[in-house]
Amino acid sequence: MYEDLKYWYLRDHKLFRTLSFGQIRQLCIITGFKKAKKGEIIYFSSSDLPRIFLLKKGNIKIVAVDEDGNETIKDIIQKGDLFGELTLEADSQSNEYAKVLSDDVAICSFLMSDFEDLLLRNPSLALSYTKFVGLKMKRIKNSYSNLISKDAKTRLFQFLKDWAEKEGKKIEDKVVIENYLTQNDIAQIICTSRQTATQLLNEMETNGTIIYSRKEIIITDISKL
Amino acid sequence: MYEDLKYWYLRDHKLFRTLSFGQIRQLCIITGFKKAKKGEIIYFSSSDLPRIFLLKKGNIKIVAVDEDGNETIKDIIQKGDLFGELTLEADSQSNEYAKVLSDDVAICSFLMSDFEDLLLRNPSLALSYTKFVGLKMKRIKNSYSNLISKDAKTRLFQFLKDWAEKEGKKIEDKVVIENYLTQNDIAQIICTSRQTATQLLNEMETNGTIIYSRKEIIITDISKL
DNA sequence: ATAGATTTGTCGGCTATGTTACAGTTCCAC
DNA sequence: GTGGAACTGTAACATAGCCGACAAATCTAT
Repeated sequence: MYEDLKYWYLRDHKLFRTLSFGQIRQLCIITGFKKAKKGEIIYFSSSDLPRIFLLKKGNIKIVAVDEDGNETIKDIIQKGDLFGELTLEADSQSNEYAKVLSDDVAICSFLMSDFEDLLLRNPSLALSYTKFVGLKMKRIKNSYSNLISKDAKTRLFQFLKDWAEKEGKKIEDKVVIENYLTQNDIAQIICTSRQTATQLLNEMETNGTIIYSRKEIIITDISKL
Repeated sequence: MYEDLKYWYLRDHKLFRTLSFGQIRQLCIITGFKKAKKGEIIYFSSSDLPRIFLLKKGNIKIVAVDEDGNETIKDIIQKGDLFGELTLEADSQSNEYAKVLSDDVAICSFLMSDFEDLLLRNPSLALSYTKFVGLKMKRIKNSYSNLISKDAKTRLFQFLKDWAEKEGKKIEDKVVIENYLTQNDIAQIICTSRQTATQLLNEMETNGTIIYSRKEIIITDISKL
């Protein structure tokens, strides 16, 4: 099913660009493919064999639940991102799942073990992959140290700036972001309470720095953030 | 110089255990070797060619300085740990240095580019290394989410527990840790102010959970942490 | 032994942010 | 279109932990 499609999906990712047709086929053979709609929950750790996923379309959030049942947003995954057992070590105890944010998503996946085989046969891919994981690590470090050392307002600013950079569409000197997050989501991402987030967003709106709605966020002057 | 010694140093690390004599020699040829005393500062990013370091003896802390001149402790490196450009991407803008904590340290290092070559020739090493970096990432994630969601007291407890696990010596039912950190260091690691750390430590001492001195920390009952 | 530097102890005021609580809005399904 | 669910707005109150300030203890070098 979709054999060609999957091929191109993987081919599309910068990590796999250097691979030959045959090599990608190796992954494709066992590749899973899945579509899902807004609000759906996709479990990936625990369940069956450990996999690596590639989000082809839409947005999802990775949510972790701790012992007390508190939910934390671990990551927002966008079109083109890899997620899952990126460390190549299945860890069963982490209690994470993915929730679909956009209207619908398309995900393809392959088995971690197959990927390992591929890496063993392609040292240069292994190297790129290591760098890829390293980059991810660096990003995480960065965002965490932001969370720790800055106050909620700065964190929100930084978050909006990053978001705008990744997904915003520049229209004249404004930046328009499609807003698929609730204020609660935003609050969780910047690690603050929903109320504080609401307050800060409203403050920014009265200041004229942003125009907020459930559909989109318009940043009137990105340089002011 | 020390050719044999360096060989064994590298050989000793679990990552390199599977390598042949020749392969390690490849790294050794350009390996640097260095000793330093307490308080010394070792710059590693910026400076010359990007390197990966292996701490053979002692303890160091990795300190980052941000734009405003604030120091944050990024990591505590112990005997046997690798540090430096582990992501295989030299990044010049990060302003980090290492400071020697224990009385003296021994460090050996090799060039990132040589290591890359080695990885390219050893797919299985590449794979282990990828997993190694992945593990590091997981640890970082973990400790950061601790920092964010728990209060200072819990963080201190967790820190002591981890420290005891890594380096503590069990004597009867007590755990003794050699204390090479100042209270200020501890405060920075658990991301709180020096005063709060002091207060919490004293509180624990009056509670009888620990016995604190500049030389060592004794945890009277590890199970209570 | 002495002086200076570093580390530790303690206090009170201050502020950002979490919490609780409730009301108003928007969205969606039937 | 209507009812219920999910989301957003606002306020009062509590508090953890930061900050400044200073004193006491301990280490280090000469």
